[in-house]
Amino acid sequence: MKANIKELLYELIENAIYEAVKSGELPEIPHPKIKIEYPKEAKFGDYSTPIALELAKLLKRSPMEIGEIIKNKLLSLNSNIIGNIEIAKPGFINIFISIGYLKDTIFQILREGYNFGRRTKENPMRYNIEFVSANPTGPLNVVSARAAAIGDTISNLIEAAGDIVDREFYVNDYGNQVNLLGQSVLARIRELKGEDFIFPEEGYHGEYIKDIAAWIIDNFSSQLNSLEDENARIEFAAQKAVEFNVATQQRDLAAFNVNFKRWFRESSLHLSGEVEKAFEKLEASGYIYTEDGKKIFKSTAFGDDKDRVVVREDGRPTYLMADIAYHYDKIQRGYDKIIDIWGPDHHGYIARLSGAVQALGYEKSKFQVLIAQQVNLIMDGEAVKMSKRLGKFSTMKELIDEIGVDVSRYFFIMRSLDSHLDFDLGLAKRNSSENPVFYLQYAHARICSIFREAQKRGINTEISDFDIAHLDNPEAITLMKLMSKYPEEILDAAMTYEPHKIATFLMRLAQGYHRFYTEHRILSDDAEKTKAALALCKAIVVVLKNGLNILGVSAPEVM
RNA sequence: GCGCCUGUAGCUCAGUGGAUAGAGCGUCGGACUUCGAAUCCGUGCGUCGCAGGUUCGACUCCUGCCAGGCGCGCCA
Repeated sequence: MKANIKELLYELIENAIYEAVKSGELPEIPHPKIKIEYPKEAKFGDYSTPIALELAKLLKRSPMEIGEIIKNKLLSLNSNIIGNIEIAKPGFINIFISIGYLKDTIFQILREGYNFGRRTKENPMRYNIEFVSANPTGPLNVVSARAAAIGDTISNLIEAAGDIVDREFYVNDYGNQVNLLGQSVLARIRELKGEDFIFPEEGYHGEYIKDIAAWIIDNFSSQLNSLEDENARIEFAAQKAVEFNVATQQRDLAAFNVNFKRWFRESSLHLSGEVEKAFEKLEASGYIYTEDGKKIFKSTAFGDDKDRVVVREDGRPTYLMADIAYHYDKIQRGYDKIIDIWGPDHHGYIARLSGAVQALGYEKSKFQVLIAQQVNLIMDGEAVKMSKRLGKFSTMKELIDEIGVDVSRYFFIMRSLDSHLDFDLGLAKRNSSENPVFYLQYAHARICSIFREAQKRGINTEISDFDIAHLDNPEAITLMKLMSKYPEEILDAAMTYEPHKIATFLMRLAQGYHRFYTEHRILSDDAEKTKAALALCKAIVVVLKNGLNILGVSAPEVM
């Protein structure tokens, strides 16, 4: 496990305060809460702590004075990270990273390559992250695509932070909706065969139902015909349709670079008796009562608006009960953290499920639901209505076919989960500077072309050492400082489940490179200067590629 | 009525309780005989929805309003 700069500084400041206390310059301080932040302006340093401001009140001394004391102790600790320290106006302690440390960072990046920004832990946590989990009643839509991009990227981040993630998809292959699917498909089968048929009132009207019907006719006609009972035929059609849809979903997600470790079937819970077992466990916890023959879970004990029925009067479990059983299954698999990613329409469901998880004895904080807000598709400045009637781009597959995996994933990730994302299809389709994905990829391809050019000229691009003085310019320093922060950004994004932060970071890095490129010639007559510039470029390629990799976006060498 | 999310520049959005609130796009004007111009540089008169409160300090936290989205099933 490697500490990042922020963690190292945290430790240094802690030590400095300790030293000051030891020497009597500061009184005993119980538990100083040290905050380290990134100042907005370069003149305030690379890292800054308001610790002196906060201590001032407590110690009844001037913050400037306290700042000076901490500064002197920090300097006496002789860290190679700190280049300079300034105490500014009210009492901020502003720390400037030394240029020597930045050079070390470049070598660290070149040495670690793919592993730069990644951590390993002796005792990694085991995460289960469930996302997409769309009903197997049709192809995935654009909303699922956002969930897929977000869930996969969060998983990537957590893995980069050194923990273990199982990506999981819950298949609701049980109950009313599936039965309705079976009825719809069966009706279409009869329609295709020219027989009389009644299409179910609430059935699935999409064109894809006809494809499924045709597929069943082509492959399973004799099996279907051998069934006497209408319910058995519906069941058969439903099962085949589910297989068809799940296979389609799996294919579409794989094409989106999202691969689940497990596709968990709801039906398996019912078949194995796990639903009953979970109910018994819940009942044993004392949170179940009976009313009018129904079994009700006392979810209000956990902050829900009302108690929830888990077993109907006729003994059939509700959807919630199965979901509780599913989560009980996950709990028993021993995960340290269980995360569900849902759409905004399910937020009201959190309290009851979280309550059940707690009633089953799982720690509240270990189960977390992330809500990804809705997606509005914008075409020609107008919101595209998404309904079951299938607007032009409503399915995930059409989206990928139309604008590609890279652009789709990036657009879904670049905004925070909380933001109601406007997905501008026109902008996404444009291969121009307006499209932020190309801006990033262009930076990567542009550097790669420099290395191709260097090879052509016979310049050695394997750099064992260089003089950092050649990189002592604002553009290069900005780049080095940014890259040195990359491990912190990854960790921060992983811990807060905020993938958009990486998108923002990469934009800044690409921008930094484009500026550097404009201002400085990389392959010059000066061999030493060339070496230094190439080392910098090589590091940038690594960081860009690592970051894009986390987002699931490709880093093309030519475009 | 209750709950969750949102409200920041013309548009789309960043912004861990800190210093003069930022970026992309759009607009307008510049920069390629030399490593990729899918680039760069310049150009912004913002009541951070409104009103209170908390404190050394609030876009950020609390309360109440206003506006938009979504949800409030023994459906899944």
